Amino acid sequence: MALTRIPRSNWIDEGLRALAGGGPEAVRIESLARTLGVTKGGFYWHFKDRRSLLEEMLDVWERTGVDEVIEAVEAEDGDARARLRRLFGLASASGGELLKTELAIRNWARRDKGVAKRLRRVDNRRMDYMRSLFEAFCADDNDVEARCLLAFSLFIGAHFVSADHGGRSRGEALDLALESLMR
Amino acid sequence: MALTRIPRSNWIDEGLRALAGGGPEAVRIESLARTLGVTKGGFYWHFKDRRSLLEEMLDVWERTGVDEVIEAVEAEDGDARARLRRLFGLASASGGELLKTELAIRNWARRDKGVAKRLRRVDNRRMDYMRSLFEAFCADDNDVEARCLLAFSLFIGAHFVSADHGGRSRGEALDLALESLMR
DNA sequence: CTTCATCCATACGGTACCGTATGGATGAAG
DNA sequence: CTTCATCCATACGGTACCGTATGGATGAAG
Repeated sequence: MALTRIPRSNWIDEGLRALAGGGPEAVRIESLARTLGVTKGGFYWHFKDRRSLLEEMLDVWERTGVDEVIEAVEAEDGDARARLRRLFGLASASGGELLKTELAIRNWARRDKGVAKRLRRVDNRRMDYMRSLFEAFCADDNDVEARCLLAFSLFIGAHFVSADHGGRSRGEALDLALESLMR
Repeated sequence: MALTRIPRSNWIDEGLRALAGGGPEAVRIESLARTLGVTKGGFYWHFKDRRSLLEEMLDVWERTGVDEVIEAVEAEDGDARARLRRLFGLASASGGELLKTELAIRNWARRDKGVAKRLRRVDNRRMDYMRSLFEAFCADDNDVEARCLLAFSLFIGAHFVSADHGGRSRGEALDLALESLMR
């Protein structure tokens, strides 16, 4: 078997990088080819068309981008509150490429039903996990749900909100918010 | 003075509609022209280029999309909690074109410094207003800041989160979350 | 050394744009 | 009725793409 000079995974990774940087419209085949140092001839050998690349990018994201965080949180010891802090720390590791990808996908989902469907699967799994954590120190069912939605919205929404916090840094404000959810 | 067949404002409104639907990349001059029933000849008489249309669209949004909500909330009577509920109701009137526009701009701001600067101005004004409401029934300064960030993130983030809520509707979950912030 | 599946380069036709140049069309003002 | 600023249609050149067709280049397998 001959060597795969630019394997499928390479196109997908580069596609996800482009998606993170400029949304799905920025995933251009000839642009990716230039970045990878080949021409699009290679692309159309691996993939049927642009659409199928986008689908496979989402497949990869759905597999890698979701379980890994939960696994990392569960790997260490600690009670529910400690786990929530760790979850929060990992999810809002702000510089991360994975976060940018996710934000791009969330925006994409607003106008693409297929993407929206994937996102719903992903978010439901995360919410389920968060519920299990909040239930450890919250008796009331409605209270758990409220805190879950607040925490999740805080994870995501804070990256779309651009305000100062009266002398505090964004990180400090986030900590205050999270701690108030665990009271 | 001859009649303005398609005035500037018409291009800007249609541009904002396109932005709301598909992000800044969807604001295409020839596409807008088709929608307006003219050719781009008209566009380039009114505007220097595509960039200046985008700038003016943001100008209009910054003026109309910010103050109106606060004014509508202040128009009626009620204590701080009632105002927060009204603010929340107006801001998350989900079908609204204005909301879609805002979400598109928030995403746009992630990769455009100029847009980010505008958004910071807007968000700071909203946060200032929200602080004044929370301060009415919250003594602690840190507590106010935490609740403000949580409420704002909930306003915005909920539209980017796609999860079910254990039998409850999204609206019910949002109410639970908001009420828990006003306790 | 040959064979053959694998992978890529090149050339092509097509679409959808941006921005410019230029020649009208329109209608209020005189 | 003429004038003239206002607004638009048309034609053009240019760019950046998508997807296809075709001819190699490459290297493991025999």
